[in-house]
Amino acid sequence: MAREYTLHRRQTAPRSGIDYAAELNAEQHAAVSSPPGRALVIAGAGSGKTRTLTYRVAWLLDHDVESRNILLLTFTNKAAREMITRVQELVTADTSDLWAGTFHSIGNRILRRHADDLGFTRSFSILDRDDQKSLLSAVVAACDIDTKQRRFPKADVLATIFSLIENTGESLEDVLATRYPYFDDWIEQIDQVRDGYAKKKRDTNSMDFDDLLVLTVKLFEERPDVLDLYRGKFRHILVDEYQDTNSVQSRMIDLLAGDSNSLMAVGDDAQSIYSWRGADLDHILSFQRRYFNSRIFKIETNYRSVPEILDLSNAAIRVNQGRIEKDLRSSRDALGVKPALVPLDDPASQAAFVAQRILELRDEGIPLEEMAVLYRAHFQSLEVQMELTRAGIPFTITSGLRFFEQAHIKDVSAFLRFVTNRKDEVSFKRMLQLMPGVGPSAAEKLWQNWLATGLADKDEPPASWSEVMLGFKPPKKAAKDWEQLCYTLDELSPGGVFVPPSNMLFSVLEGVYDEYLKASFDNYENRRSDIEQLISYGQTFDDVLEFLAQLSLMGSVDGEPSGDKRAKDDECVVLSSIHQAKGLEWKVVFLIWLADGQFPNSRILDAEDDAMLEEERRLFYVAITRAKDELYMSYPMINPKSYTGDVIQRPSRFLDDCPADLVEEWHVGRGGWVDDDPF
DNA sequence: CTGACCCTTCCCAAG
DNA sequence: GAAGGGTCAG
Repeated sequence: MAREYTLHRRQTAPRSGIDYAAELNAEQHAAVSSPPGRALVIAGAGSGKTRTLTYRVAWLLDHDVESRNILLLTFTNKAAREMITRVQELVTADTSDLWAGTFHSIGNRILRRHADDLGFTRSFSILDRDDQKSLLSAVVAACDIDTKQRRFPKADVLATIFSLIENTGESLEDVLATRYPYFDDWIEQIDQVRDGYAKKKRDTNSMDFDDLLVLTVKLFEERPDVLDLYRGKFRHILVDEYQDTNSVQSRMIDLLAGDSNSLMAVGDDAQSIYSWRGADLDHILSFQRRYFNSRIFKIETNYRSVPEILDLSNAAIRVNQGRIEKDLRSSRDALGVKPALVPLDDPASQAAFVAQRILELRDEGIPLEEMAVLYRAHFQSLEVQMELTRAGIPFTITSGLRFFEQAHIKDVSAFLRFVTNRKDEVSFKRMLQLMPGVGPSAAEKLWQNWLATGLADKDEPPASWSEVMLGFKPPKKAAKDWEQLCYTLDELSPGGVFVPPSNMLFSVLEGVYDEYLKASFDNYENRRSDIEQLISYGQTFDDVLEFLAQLSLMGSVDGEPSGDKRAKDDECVVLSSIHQAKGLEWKVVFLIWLADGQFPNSRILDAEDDAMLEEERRLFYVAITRAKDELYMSYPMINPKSYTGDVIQRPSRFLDDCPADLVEEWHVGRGGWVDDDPF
C-alpha cells in the first residue's frame, strides 16, 4: 500500500530561484510540482520530457531533498549525462551525490560493492557479446554435444536465447517454443549449456550485461539488509523511458520503491520500441493498477515539430490498438511545407537525392548538424555513406559496432582486464593469442600453467609477473614476445600495485601491441590513433576498474565521452539507426528505405504478428517525430540484389495509413528532380 | 598445432 | 558481400 508523506520547504534555505509556474507549461508544472508519491507521466514526443524530469529533480532539491537520496534511471548513458548537465545548470545545490545512469550502470555500481555476497569479487569483468560467444563456444565444446548430426544453435543464437530468458522472465521452454521451435529437440542440451555457461561465468569472475540486472535483483531478493540499505538511500526514484522497461528492470524498480519511496515514471507508450529485448508495454499500461494511489499526468503539447509533421505522426500512430489515447498539439506555426514522399529508382539515386538535398539545404543556411539521415538497419546506410563521402559532406555515424567492441580496443583492454581480474580466462587467452605461434591450444596450456600457480585466486596481483610467468613454456616461435609480455605486465602492476589506466594502456601499446598492430592491420594509423584516443579518455580515471566498466557500458565511437576532440570541427550530418535516434531531434530528417520489406522489415511481415507490426509502426512514429521543420521520406523502387536479381518494392504500408493530403509526393528524374509530375 | 585458404551461411534494432 | 567455420598444408 502506498504511503504518502509531505515535504516541507525550508524557508531559509537557499533556493534555486526557479519560477516553476512560469518556466513550465501547466501540464509540465502539474507533474513537476506533484507531491512525492507514485506518479506516471505520459509525455508525448517532443513535449519536454527531459525538461520535466530535470525540473522535477530541481524541485525536489528545492524542497529539502538531498541529492544522495535521488536515483535517476535512464535508458542511455547519453541521456543520463544530459540530465545531469541540465540539472546542474538549473540549480546551485551540489548534485555530485545524485545517482543517474542506465539500469546496467546502476546495477554495475551496486554490484561492485556487494559482489562478494554473490560469489564474485569486486573486480569482476563485464562480458560483451563477443566474450559471451567465446565462453559459450567453449562450453558447447566441453559439453560433448553431437553438433554435426543435427544443427545445434550457434553461440550467437544461444546468447540471444539466454538473454531473452533473463530479460523476459520466461522459461527456456517458452522461449524455444515461441521463437525457436526448430531447436525444441535440443532443449536438454541447451539447458546443459546454460548451466555450464553460468558456472563458467562464476569461475572466471565475469558477468554479462544481463547479469548486471539479474544479479542486482537477486542481491536485493536474497539480502533484505542490502535492499533496505538502498531503499533507505533512494527515497526518490525517477525513471525515464519507462515504456521500454523489461521485467527485470521493472522488478528492480519495484524492489527499490518498496512501499514508501516516491516513484515517478516518465514515458510514452507510443515510443516503445524494444520488445525484442524484453521490453513489455504492459508495464506502462498497467502502472496504475500495480501502484495504488498513483497519479497520472499527461503532457500533450509538442514544442518540436511543425503542425505538418505532427499531423502526419498522429495519423501514423492512430492505427495501433494497444495505446494510451492522446492527441499531441503543436505549439508551433505552420511552415507551409508538407512532409515529402520521394520514390526513387534505386538505392544509388536515393543516396544521390539525399546528398544533393543536403547541399541545397546547407546553402539555405541550415547547418549540417541540424540534419539527420535515419534508417531501420545499419546496413541501409551504406549507399548514403558512399555518396556523402563522394560529395565531400562530413558525417558522423552511429555504427553497429561499439567502440569497445572493436578488435584493437578489446586487445589492449584484455591486458587491463587480466591484471585486475586474474580469473578472466577470455582476456588471458586473447592477450596470449596476439603472439605468433600461439593459438587456442597453446593458450589453453598456458592458462593451465597460470591456474596451477594458484595466483588466480589471490585477492592481489603478484608482486612480479615475470618472476612467475617466465617459467612457463610458450611455443618457441613466441619466446621473444612472451618475455616482452611478462615485462609489460610488470609495468601495469609494479610490486602488485596498479598504475593509472592510461599508463597501463601506454605500456601495452608501446610494450607489445604497436608491433602487432603494424603487422596485422592495413589501417595501422587509424587503429593506433583510436588507442591514443582511448589513452586520453582514460586520463579522467584513477581507478582502472571504473575505467573498464565505463568502457563496456558506454556507447559508440562517436559518443561524447572525450568530447574535447570533436567539439569545434563537427559540422556533420548525422547518420543513425532509428533506435539510436531515440530522444534526439533535428531540423531536417531524411527517412530512407521506407519500402515494404525494408521498413517494416520482411521478417515482421512474414510473421504476420500484429504486436510486432505495431511495434514497427511505433518505430516509424519515433522516426517521424525526430523532425522539427522538414521531413523527407524516401524509398528505392528497385532493390538490386546480387543473387536473387532485382526486387521491385512497394512503398511502406505505414504510408497507407497516412492521408494523402498530409504528404507531398516528389518526382525525381535522373538528372535531378522536378516538383511536378513529368508524366 | 597454427595459419592460410576456401566454402557456407546469414544479412534488424542495443546496453 | 562479409565473416565465421571447416579443411589442409607446412
